[in-house]
Amino acid sequence: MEIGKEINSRFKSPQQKVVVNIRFTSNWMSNLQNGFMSKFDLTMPQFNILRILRGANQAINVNTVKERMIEKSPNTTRLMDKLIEKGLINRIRCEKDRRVVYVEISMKGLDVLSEIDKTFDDHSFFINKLNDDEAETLSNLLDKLRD
Amino acid sequence: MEIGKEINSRFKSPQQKVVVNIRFTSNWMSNLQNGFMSKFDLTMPQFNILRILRGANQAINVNTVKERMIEKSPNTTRLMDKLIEKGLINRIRCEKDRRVVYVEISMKGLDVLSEIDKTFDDHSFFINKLNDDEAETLSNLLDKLRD
DNA sequence: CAAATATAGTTACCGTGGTAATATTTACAA
DNA sequence: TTGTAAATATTACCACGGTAACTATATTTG
Repeated sequence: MEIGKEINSRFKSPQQKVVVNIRFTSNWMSNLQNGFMSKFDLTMPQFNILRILRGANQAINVNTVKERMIEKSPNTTRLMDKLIEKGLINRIRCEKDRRVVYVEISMKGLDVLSEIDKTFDDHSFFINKLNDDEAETLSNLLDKLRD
Repeated sequence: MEIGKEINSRFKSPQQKVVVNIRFTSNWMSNLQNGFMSKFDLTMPQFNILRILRGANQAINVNTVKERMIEKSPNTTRLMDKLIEKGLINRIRCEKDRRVVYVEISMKGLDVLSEIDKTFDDHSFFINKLNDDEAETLSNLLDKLRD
């Protein structure tokens, strides 16, 4: 569907249209993703933290997790609070530097992830409309826009 | 800056990368926009409602405003609450159908908008890195992705 | 007409993101 | 060494988006 029809408005320029379209598309993706994740009692940000921790293959501190996330800052702590409540990750205080807190994914967390893996795939899940070249072009244009 | 460097991770496919990139870019734009708007004690969603009401050229009901927004639903009411507090819009109950509430932009609201107009432009504000063709291509790819 | 249904708008609840302020702890430098 | 600055994580506060419940009113229908 074309963006101009979905939100009832006209655009003065391709640049203006693309700004709205990016926001609209981002929103559209989030809705799809969250809808999928809700089946596992997770949200996308929570899922992303789990994936980061699995990818780390070891306990890493909160700052490192932050750096690997799209959205930074205090939310990391709060998201991890939720994951701890669900028993999907563990917090470990560092003894050497008592400011530092390490986090690791738990067995239960790994189980949940592997369950999700069976049906979830970032690109095949809902992005099957673009081929490799188109996806590359899109990414490059986004990079250029932010340059 | 290339997306892969900003968030420390690798991507399995162009499709996976583009999903993250869209979200990242959308976020990046929101930050810029909100930073700009804060000078006028407004947020982007509030600004959008003001623009919709100015564009309408008359009092319109809440539902119509909703339809013209990117994000739908109850937030419209809450956003309008804030705008009313600031005296930028007026609420008017419909006498014929007492369920309906009309909203219009106030003089003060128009003043604020015209003040913003002096320096704000959706595309020239921060989107000056893409030419018309590139912006069109980007929009078309986003449309195709959501198809 | 009366009851059921639909519509417009609002409110509640939850989860999120962002800035700034706050310990707490460590590192550094006069 | 001791006072100041920096780093780490957390918390508080505010604004947003989404689903669902709710209120009030209007419409439909039996």
